[in-house]
Amino acid sequence: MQAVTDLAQRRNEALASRTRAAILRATIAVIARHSLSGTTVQLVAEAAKVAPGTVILHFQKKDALLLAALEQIAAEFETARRAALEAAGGDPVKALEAIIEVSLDPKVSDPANVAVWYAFWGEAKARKLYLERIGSYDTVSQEGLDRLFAEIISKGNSGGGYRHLNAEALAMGFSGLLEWQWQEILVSGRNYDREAAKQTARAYLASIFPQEFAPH
Amino acid sequence: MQAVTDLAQRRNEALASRTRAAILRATIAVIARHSLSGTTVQLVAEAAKVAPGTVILHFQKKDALLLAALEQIAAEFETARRAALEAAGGDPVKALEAIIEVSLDPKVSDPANVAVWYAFWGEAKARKLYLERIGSYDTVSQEGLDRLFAEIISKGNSGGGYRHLNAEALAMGFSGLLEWQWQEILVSGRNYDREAAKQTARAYLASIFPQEFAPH
DNA sequence: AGATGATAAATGAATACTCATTCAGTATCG
DNA sequence: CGATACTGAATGAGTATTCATTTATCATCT
Repeated sequence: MQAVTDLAQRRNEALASRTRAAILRATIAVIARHSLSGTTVQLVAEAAKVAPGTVILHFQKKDALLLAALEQIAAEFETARRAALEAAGGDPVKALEAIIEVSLDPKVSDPANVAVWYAFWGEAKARKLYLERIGSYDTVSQEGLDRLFAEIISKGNSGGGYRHLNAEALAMGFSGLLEWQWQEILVSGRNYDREAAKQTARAYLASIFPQEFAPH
Repeated sequence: MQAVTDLAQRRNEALASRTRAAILRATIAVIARHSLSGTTVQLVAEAAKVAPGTVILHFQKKDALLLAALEQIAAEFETARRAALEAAGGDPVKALEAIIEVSLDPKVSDPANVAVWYAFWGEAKARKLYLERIGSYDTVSQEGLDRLFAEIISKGNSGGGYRHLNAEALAMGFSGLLEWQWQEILVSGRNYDREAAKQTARAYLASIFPQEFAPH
């Protein structure tokens, strides 16, 4: 009797989680197109090809659904970023190059993802939970950048020529530049020239650290 | 008869425009606290101490009200920025210093203003009108910055030592840095240390143009 | 194999809100 | 007074959530 119940549950979990994932994907797509305030359970259900009741069945409250969507996107960003940093293997120069690649990777910086990210920023002031989730991502990634810049400044192969550089300020400028490009993705959508953007980001680094980021 | 009507209208316009201004101020305050989706005509009316009907009487549609609020804020930003640039009198070094001051002026970067600005960014993808208004502000100010950086690079007093610098990338880093600080205002609110932020922005410029922005 | 029954998943019409907008009436002002 | 500004209860459109019912799935039994 116990065995029967267990097996039945295992099957259901698989089906349920497939549906759950479909709803989450649909939610992100709907937020991207209609913004947070324009996102209705009805629209999400249609996009996921389920009934409205199913959406609530899986997430209890619309609010929880939106939070789950935010969590999903933030986790994707974090995973991609961490993978890139690990691939750089502790070399700060490679790490910065990898961050540029990740940040402008078509999958990571898909216009839908970017739109959703800014949609949550827009509501962040009013909804503490959004702010916490978004803020923690930004804080962590910013601290990582600070360290990379500081490392290049102190151990760079320019014979101490970088001593007058301020790591914190330049790292902030770098994240700001990447964010700025994200805003441009939001504005121009699909036809945004990611290669040009990467060139600009590299030009930023080459301007500051000419030894390490020579213009090929 | 005509004169009477004219006089009556003149008085009414004064009263009406006072009410209108109060509603706009209230709208900005409500958006800042409740975000766009949480902003209701009811809340705005309460904050402005008028009846809900009065809000609609003046702006016809809630949508028009929100757009008017955006327009108001964008215009404030533009005015402040233009005044700062004029005060710099064509000197790009002074101009950049002035932009830092303006951008972190407690009145311009009041947490409410910042929150409203990001609230509209969050809806921008879904509402073309918001995107146009916000985007045009950002584009114009960005182009101005590009020119300032290019000027310092070409005419700077470092004897050509700036030739390898990329104006566009560094200008984008600079606006990005200022935007990043705005996001931090959004997160930390009233107790944000504006002086420290200004120091960081100046440190950015001093890192790039040590001759022009020596650490006092 | 095919049928059966037990369980979970999904449905979607009905419910119970919230909120923008209307408008008949009131207050205010010169 | 005459004209405009303002009021706020009533309207109705839209939407999250509920829940009684239906559908799907699979272990078990003929």
